[in-house]
Amino acid sequence: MSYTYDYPHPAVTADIVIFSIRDEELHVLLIQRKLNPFKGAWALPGGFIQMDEDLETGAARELAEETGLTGIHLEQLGAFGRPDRDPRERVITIAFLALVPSDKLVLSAATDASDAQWHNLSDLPKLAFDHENILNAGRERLANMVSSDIAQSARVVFKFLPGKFTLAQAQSVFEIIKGEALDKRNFRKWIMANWALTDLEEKTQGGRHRPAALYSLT
Amino acid sequence: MSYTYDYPHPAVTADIVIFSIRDEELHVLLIQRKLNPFKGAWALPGGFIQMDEDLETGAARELAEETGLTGIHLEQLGAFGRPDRDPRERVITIAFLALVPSDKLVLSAATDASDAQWHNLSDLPKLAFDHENILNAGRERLANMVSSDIAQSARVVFKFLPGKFTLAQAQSVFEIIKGEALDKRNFRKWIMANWALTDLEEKTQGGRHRPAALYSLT
DNA sequence: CCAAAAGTGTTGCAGCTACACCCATGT
DNA sequence: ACATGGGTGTAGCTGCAACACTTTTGG
Repeated sequence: MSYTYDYPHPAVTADIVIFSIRDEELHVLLIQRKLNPFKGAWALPGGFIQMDEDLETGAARELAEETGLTGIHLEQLGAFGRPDRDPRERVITIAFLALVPSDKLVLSAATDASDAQWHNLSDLPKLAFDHENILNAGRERLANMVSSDIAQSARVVFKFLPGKFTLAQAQSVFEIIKGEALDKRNFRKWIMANWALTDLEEKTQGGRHRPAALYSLT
Repeated sequence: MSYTYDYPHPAVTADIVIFSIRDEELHVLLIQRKLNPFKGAWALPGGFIQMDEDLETGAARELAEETGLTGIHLEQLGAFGRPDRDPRERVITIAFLALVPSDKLVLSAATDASDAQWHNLSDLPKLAFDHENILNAGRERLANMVSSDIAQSARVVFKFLPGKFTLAQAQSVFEIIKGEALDKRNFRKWIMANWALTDLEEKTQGGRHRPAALYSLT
């Protein structure tokens, strides 16, 4: 049986970064590959998405097949699709993040071959494909979940502003996104304290009111 | 020319949720579809990923082709792949988020046909495919960027814990993820104040030390 | 009685909120 | 002169960080 299309299609897989804590350390579940490419290397559990299943369903199915773990909450981590990430053909993978409590470690009981093993994050083998990137994305996501500083992610919000902007424009952008009015003085203190703005020593002109100082984000 | 595979492959597209602020309101850039399915309906700009290009590159290319916008920072929003989201064949889309400042609106100048238009988020037409879902994911992401409350995303961290856990176990999980030691009293105050824990009125037993109270996350 | 982990309050400080008036420009 | 938006300080409060000892169990 074969499948033919008018245009080339990539293969699509789901890979799961599944973390647990063992002996007070973060561990990730890896599978030892039985086939080429990367035969013998360790890889994230995962596999091809089937044509009639949702992405998350596919990820859950692969996870169950390869590790015996079921009923695990999966959260999408993102798509990884560098053209050369798989030597066989173009493969785009949708990565998922999952966490399991230490008491759910029925692992080797459920999986027959048991080529699935927990690896300490501080002592990892070389991984197949670009799985190291994916794993790192999972680590970052996990770290961000418990960190409350806004700095990194809010930076893109400044993309709404032109290169040179006034504080009033910046305030307006934040107000629109947050959907609430902000106090002018407090906003100015906040933005000056939390973002590196450079005063361009320039003023707007043309409004029939006092000109405003222009800033740029450093 | 046609392309044949041993297993069925989905098509993969990139769609871009591109926001701007016009007249103090959030707007999103939509394209009016010229072809079936959903001919005439509005849709997010996007199109098929080519086999030799990275996901982000493909998104940027499609955005440029359809709207004339270039040099825009794209951030991955996630993959959307419900099996029935496209009536023609299985299509998985990788969505991207982009923001443009109001002064970059060279839009209609660059694009010939100009079937691209900014739409106010509070007055949207029906969208093609599942683009409404994707758009909403973009809105949420944008809102989260400027919100500093931890509540929603940190909830999954509790998946590291068994259903019944002690406060010491919870603290240990947070310490491992954050990579730093936390003060016991402050942690207890924080967790009680910010998470709905129910005291199970049960104690651990068996340790050669004082038994600990068990809690579960409500 | 000793070891091991559980449990418990207070104080100082930093950062946030609330709040009202004068300033510079164009018409 | 007036209309329009730009620019500025302070006081109270709240939430977070720092910090040490007593309690309960098992061996």
